[in-house]
Amino acid sequence: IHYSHKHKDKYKDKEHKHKDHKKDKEREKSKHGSRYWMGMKSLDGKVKKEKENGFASPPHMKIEPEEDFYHSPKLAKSLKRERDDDNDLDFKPKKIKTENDKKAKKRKQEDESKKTKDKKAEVTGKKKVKKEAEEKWKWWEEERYTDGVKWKFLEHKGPVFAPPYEPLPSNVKFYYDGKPMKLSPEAEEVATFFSKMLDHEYTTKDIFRKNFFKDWRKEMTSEEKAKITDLKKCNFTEMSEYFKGLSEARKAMTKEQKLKIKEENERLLQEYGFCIMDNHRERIANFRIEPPGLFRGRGDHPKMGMLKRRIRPQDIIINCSKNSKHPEPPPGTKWKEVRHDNKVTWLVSWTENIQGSIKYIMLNPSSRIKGEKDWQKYETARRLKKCVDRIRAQYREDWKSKEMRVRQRAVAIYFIDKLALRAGNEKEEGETADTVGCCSLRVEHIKLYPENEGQEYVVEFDFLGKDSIRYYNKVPVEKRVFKNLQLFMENKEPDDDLFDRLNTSVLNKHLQELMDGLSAKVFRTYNASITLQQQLKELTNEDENIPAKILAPPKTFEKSMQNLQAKIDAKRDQLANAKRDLKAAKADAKGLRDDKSKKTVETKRKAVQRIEEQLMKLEVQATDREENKQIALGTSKLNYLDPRISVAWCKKWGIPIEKIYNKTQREKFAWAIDMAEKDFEF
DNA sequence: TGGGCCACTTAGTACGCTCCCA
DNA sequence: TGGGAGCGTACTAAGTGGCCCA
Repeated sequence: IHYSHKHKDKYKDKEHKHKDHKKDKEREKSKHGSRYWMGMKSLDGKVKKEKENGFASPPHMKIEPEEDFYHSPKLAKSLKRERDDDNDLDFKPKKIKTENDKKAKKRKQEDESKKTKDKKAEVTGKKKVKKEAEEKWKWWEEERYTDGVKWKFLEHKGPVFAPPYEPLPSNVKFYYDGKPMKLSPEAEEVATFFSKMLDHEYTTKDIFRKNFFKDWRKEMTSEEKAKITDLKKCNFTEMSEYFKGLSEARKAMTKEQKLKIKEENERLLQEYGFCIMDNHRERIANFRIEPPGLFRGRGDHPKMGMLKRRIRPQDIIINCSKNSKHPEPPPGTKWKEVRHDNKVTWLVSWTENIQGSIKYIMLNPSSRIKGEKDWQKYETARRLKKCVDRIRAQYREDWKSKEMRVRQRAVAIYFIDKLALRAGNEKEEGETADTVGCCSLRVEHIKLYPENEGQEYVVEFDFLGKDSIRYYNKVPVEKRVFKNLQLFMENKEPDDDLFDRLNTSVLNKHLQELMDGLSAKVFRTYNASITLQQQLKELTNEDENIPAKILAPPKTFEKSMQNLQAKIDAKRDQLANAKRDLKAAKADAKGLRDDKSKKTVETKRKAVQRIEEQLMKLEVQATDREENKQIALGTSKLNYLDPRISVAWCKKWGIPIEKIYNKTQREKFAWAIDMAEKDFEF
C-alpha cells in the first residue's frame, strides 16, 4: 500500500500549527463514535413509514415512540404545530391532544414551583429574566408554514456597505526599488491590504504573493503596471507601521471616545440589524457587507492572496415583500435586483468574486426561521434513533453484497456512522484546498494493518478534512469491512478514489430511502446527541452538588490528556525546527547584510515567538484541564447536541440553565429551554 | 447520471471586552 | 494600573444537500 508524500508533507507545514489540536478533537469524536452503538438498545425495531408534521415533538411532551408521529415537510399539507393552548387543535391526533393537555397542566405546576425556587435562589436576577421571558415571542407554539413558504411579510433596510477607502496621508509612503512612489487610489488600496498582513507568514508564501501580485496589477494604472513588475522590490513597511499606529491609537482611545463608537455601532445595529418578518422584529445575523481585502482560504488554498473585491450596490440583490417598504440603495446607485421570493430565507445576496459563490444576509440563530430548522434537524435525528438498528443491520448485510456499488456504499455508511466522517462531496480541483470527506477518500488516505499493536484489522486514516484539519485515526474495524477495503484498493493508484462507485448524491439517495429525511450529516447529530444523553445519565451523581455535577470529568479524560500531551510534544518539535531556521537565517544575514535577509530573520524570529506562545498556551491548558477536568464542547454544543437533552438535565437536577448556556446560546435555544421537561428523552 | 446552481449549516479565527490579579 | 486569561461575538470560509436540466 502506497502512501503519498505529497500529502504527508502538508502536515509538516507550520501553517498547520493549530490543526493538531483540532485533529485531536476529531479523534476524540471518533473514539466516541466507535462506542456509540455498542450497547445501544433497540428502541423500535419496527419501521414505520409514518406521516409526520415535520415537528414531531409536541411541546412539553414525553417521547413515547409508538405515539410519535412524523411526516415529511414535503408531504405535509395543512399542518399545525401542536401547542398546549386549547384552541388550534383541529388537525391533531387525539393522543397528542391529551398528552398536551396533561403536559400543559404539568408545566403550569412546574412553573409555579420554579417561581418559589427562583425566589429563594435568585432574588435579584429574577425580575429581569422573567420580564425577558414575557417579551419573547414563542414561535414554537405557533403554526408552521408549509409548501416551502418561509414568510409572508418581510421588510428590512438592506445591507450596510463597507466604508469607502480613505487614501493614506501624504507622509506615509510606498517604496518601489528603494524609491518613494505615489500610487493611484485603486492600487494604493490594494497595497494597504497587503501591508496590513505583512506580519503574517502567508505573505511569504509563493502562491499568496503570486495571486496578490497578479490581482494588484489589475488595479494599477498603465504607468504603475509598467513600473511595478517585481513584488520583491515593493516596500510596504511604512504603510504597515502606519496601520499599526492606527490600531494602537484605537486601543489608547479614551473611555468617551470608545463609548461614542459603541453608541454609533448600536445605532447602526438598531437601524440595520433587524427586520420585520411576519409581524415580528427579528435580529439579522450579518447585516454588514464583507469589506474588500485579500482572500485567505484555509489550508493550502490555491486562491490565497487574491483580491476580494469591494461589493457595490449594483452587485446586490434585495429580497423582501412586494408590499413592504423596500430598502433604498445609497444615493446615486441602484440595486442589481429587487425580488420577492418567499421560498427562501435570505434578505440580501451577492456573488463573491473568488469562487463565484453566492453570499447571503440571513437572520440570527435566535430567529424563528433558524430555530424551526434547528428543531427540525433534531427531530430528524430522533427519528433516526428509532430505525438506526435496522439501518445498521442493513449496511452490515450489504458488506456481503454481490454488487461492488452496494458494498462500497455500506462501508461508507459504516464510516459515517462509526467515525462521524462527513459525507465528502466532490470538489473542483484547483479551486479549493485539497480536502476530503468519506465519499471522496482516496486510496492514499488509508492504510490497512491486518494486525497492529495487538489488534486485528486496523485501518489507519490520515487525511485533511473540512477546513484542512487533519484527521488521523487508527481504528480496528470488522473483518468484513477490512476485507472489503482491501478489495476496493486492489489495482488502484494512491490518488484513485477509494469508493469509485460512490458519491454523496448516490449515498444520500439511498439513505433517503432508508428513512425520510436521512442524509449523511444526520448521523453526526444523532450520534453526538445520543452520546450526550447516555453520558449524562451515566456520569451524573445524584449526591454531588451543582458545581461537581457540571464539572464531572468524562470517562475519556485520560485519553484527552494524552492527546494534549502529544500536542505539546509536537509543538516542542516545531519550536526546535523554528529555532534552527532562525539560526540559519541569522547566519545568512550576517554574510549577506542586505535588507531581504534581515527581513527573513525578523519573520523567523516572529515565528519562533509565536510558537513559543502557542506552546505556553498548551501547557497552561494541560494544567487547567488536569485541575478542572473540563472538556470544551464548542461546535458540538451549538450544532450537534440537541439542546433539550441539556435543558432536561438542568431541570432534572435543579441546575440553572445559565451554568451551561450563555446569553446568546439561551437565545438560540429558547425553544428548547421553554419546551423540554425534565423527563425529555432524545 | 452528472454537473451546476443555490440555499443553507457548520466551522475556525480574530478581536474586543471583562474580570481578576499582581 | 497594566496585563493576561477567558469568554463572547463578528466575520466569513468551507462544508452539505436539494433541485433542475441536459
